[in-house]
Amino acid sequence: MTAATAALSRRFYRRDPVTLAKALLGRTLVRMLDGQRLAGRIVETEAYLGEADKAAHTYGGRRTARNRSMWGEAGHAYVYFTYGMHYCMNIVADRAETPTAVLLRALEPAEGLDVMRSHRGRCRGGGALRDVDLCSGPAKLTQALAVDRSLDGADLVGGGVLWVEGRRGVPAQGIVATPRIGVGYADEWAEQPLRFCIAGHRHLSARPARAAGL
DNA sequence: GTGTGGATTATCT
DNA sequence: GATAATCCACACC
Repeated sequence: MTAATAALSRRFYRRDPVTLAKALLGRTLVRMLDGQRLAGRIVETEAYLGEADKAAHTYGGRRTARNRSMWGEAGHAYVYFTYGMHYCMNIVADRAETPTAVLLRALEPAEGLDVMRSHRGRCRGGGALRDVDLCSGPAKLTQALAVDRSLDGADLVGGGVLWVEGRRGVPAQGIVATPRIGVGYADEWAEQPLRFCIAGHRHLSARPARAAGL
């Protein structure tokens, strides 16, 4: 009943990033902010496979102040800042010392939409942002849920301010795999089908117009 | 509807 | 000094 009870356990996260990326689809990400729940259903994820993965920040085992959370225990957040203006949120997978993670790319907003809108706000002309624009991208969802570097390393297990809940995922036949977005520099790793979406979902991030199966 | 380029700065070489 | 796991606006079809 309590938030802490609803949160998924450490065991859930102690899996390889591909399995975890698929298992997270359909679950609900919850962010407590000023006593209010901001929540959304996870509809799009990407797996980052650690030291061998050219598209990952941990490629080659390069450990820095920025990415050190990736080496932590499963079920912790890795939040980084990029492009001079955006935050993106990952969930650390697998075992400690294995720097793999799952990037959360899109949510279907479920609770606290007005607060999300106030965080995203400022639509040109003053018009309200549509629901589908609130969390349909990795930097959009962090902005909507007020996730920044202060949550880097936060534990998603045992309650607190950030966690994932939901007893059921999405069956395999409801999941589409495509190449990851924005990693064209990663040679053969850019091609790998490591992005996972709930098939045909309207809250997916928009850009991959050419991705197969959507 | 699609395509292109600018914004803006922490982080790393 | 260059780059980036992106987003948004605007041009053009």
